[in-house]
Amino acid sequence: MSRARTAPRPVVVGASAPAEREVVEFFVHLGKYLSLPRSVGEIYGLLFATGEKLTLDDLVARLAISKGSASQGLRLLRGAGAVRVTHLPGDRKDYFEAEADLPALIRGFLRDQLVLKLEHADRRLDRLRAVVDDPENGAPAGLSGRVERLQSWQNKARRLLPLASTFFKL
Amino acid sequence: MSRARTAPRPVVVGASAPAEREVVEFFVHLGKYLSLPRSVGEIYGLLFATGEKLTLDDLVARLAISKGSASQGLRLLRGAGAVRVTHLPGDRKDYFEAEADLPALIRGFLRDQLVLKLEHADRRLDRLRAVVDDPENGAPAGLSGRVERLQSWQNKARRLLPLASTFFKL
DNA sequence: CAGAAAGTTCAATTCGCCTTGAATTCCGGG
DNA sequence: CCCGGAATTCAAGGCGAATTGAACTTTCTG
Repeated sequence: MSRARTAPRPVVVGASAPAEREVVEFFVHLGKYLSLPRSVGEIYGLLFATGEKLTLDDLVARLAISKGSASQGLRLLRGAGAVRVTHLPGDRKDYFEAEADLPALIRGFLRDQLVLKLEHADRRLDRLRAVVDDPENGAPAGLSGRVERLQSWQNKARRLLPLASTFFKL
Repeated sequence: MSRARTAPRPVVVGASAPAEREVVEFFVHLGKYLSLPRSVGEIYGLLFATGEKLTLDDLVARLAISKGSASQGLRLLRGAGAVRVTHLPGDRKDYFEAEADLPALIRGFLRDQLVLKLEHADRRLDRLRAVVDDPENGAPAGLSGRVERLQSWQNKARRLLPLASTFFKL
């Protein structure tokens, strides 16, 4: 709190309390595992740390990132359901707040990402199958069988998914 | 096959049959999800597609990548157990072959990666907890509780892991 | 032991993603 | 209708990871 002395209102510029910094860094690392850009982790981290509703300009000031980054990061987070937008009466600004139910968040993220990726993989595998089975394309002997196995593994993986998300509901 | 006409032996330079290309691209994409460099996906893809034992120079020629990339990529793949090395009597060259049991491969990869990351996350969370609970650090009200929840969720996730890998054994 | 063939290493380059910041759009008063 | 604050867009630049290629090590062979 030593730094807040000079600021009249909660919106402190730049450096914040060590605890905040630490939380922010934590989410930056977490984000890295999901290959999210640093700025996204920072934004969610700060919102999580303060537990307050903050404006885009608050984020820009306290994280020292550009408006562009903040805007794009917030869009992503909103899209993922990680951040909620609210408004104050008679105030045009957007107020952003961390969605606190992290498991739901991760669940959602996994669902969206994985389902998307699996669908994509589905299409790719079908295409691959078609190409390989077409005699025009000079597939080496045995390739067709290997691709088939690929497909059966992928099916197993997909059947596994709903199960996994069930467990995440705990 | 149209391109193979000019080459006396199976080691065709550059372009290969469409089926092969397609398989290679498939593994490149798969690799992207695991954030592996393109070259690694290409190498495994070609080995999987042909089903043959190939030398480093074969890979360099048919994928049009540098020896350096091939060498490094192969090291990674060997380390991950995705590729086996064999030798022919009276031949100094290394012959590389795709390990065909893909699920085992992915399982191993995920296990290693995830366990490592979870341990790391453990340490980070402990640190975070300590910082947040230290009154010196000016943690906002309620943050301590939120961090605690973070930790309990993480514990659940860890308990889930062995279960998940059981299912992958199918 | 000289020479060549195979593979590895690593500094320099290339490439792609992230960030920046200025221009643009959007909206609600006056 | 015009102004101004708020947010979004996007071209340009920066930065880190991947790739290259040349130098190097190792090992076989005549």
